[in-house]
Amino acid sequence: MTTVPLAELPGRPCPIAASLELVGERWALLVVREIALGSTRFGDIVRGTGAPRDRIAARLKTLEAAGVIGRTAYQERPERFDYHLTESGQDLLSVLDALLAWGDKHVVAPDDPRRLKRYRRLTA
Amino acid sequence: MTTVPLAELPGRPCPIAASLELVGERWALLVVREIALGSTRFGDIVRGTGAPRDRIAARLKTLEAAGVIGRTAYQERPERFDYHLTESGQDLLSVLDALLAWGDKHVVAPDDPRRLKRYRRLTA
DNA sequence: GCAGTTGGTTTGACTTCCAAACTCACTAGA
DNA sequence: TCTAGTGAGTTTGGAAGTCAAACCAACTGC
Repeated sequence: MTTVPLAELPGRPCPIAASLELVGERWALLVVREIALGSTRFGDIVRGTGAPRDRIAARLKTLEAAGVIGRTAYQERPERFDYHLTESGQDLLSVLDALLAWGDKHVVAPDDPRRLKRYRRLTA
Repeated sequence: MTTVPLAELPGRPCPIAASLELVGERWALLVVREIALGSTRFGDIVRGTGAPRDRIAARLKTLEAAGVIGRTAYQERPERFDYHLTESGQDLLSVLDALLAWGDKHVVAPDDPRRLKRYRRLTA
């Protein structure tokens, strides 16, 4: 739901910079990955990302404000939420897939023991 | 040149997290964009990104250590460098293109006055 | 000489990030 | 009923990162 006015960016008025304004903070893209992989609750997202709890709480708020994720209560008293990707969040998976391909090619060592369990593209 | 051992990541041993370990810091991807757009020198990169000078100095170092960019001296006394993308850096442009497409669709307002000057994909 | 340019580094204030502890509302077991 | 445990955050205090602005060093042009 948030839009970023190109004129307010430092440097070039470029959509890439605008995107990073919304999802460039630490852990933001991993939260999206985690939800895409099926973690819908706070604790699952914390475990899946390995991030500090307060950071996940903060990111869930900014990502919701940005319209990338949404939440729906799954119980009252105390109120608790399931998090899910919006259409905007789904479209972000193309960015994650590009990072996945790049990481596999250039960042992860070819002989990394954990590499055999390959991750698959997140998009359908 | 840097590889990231999946076992040392918090959370899932995922190449996406490994990638973000190298290029997830603030300004890193915009430095890559800027070099891709033809800025090869320190001052040009500072202007193009709009980032603080000390941040650009720091990113150029980490990106070089990560093997994403390289530099070649274009003069001695004082020693000065041109920065360029390595093969790894070139491959990162697919990530930037995905961010560009996402930003254009979901982040930049359709009626943003600066939007008419469309950016093109960075990959060939 | 002296101003201007380039490519940084340094400074000090501010913001973000972190791990760990804490809170709150509930649930399960003894 | 007392105690232990769980889930979802919030709080805390210190470390790390970020920022704008000033500074510096080595040139270049006048």
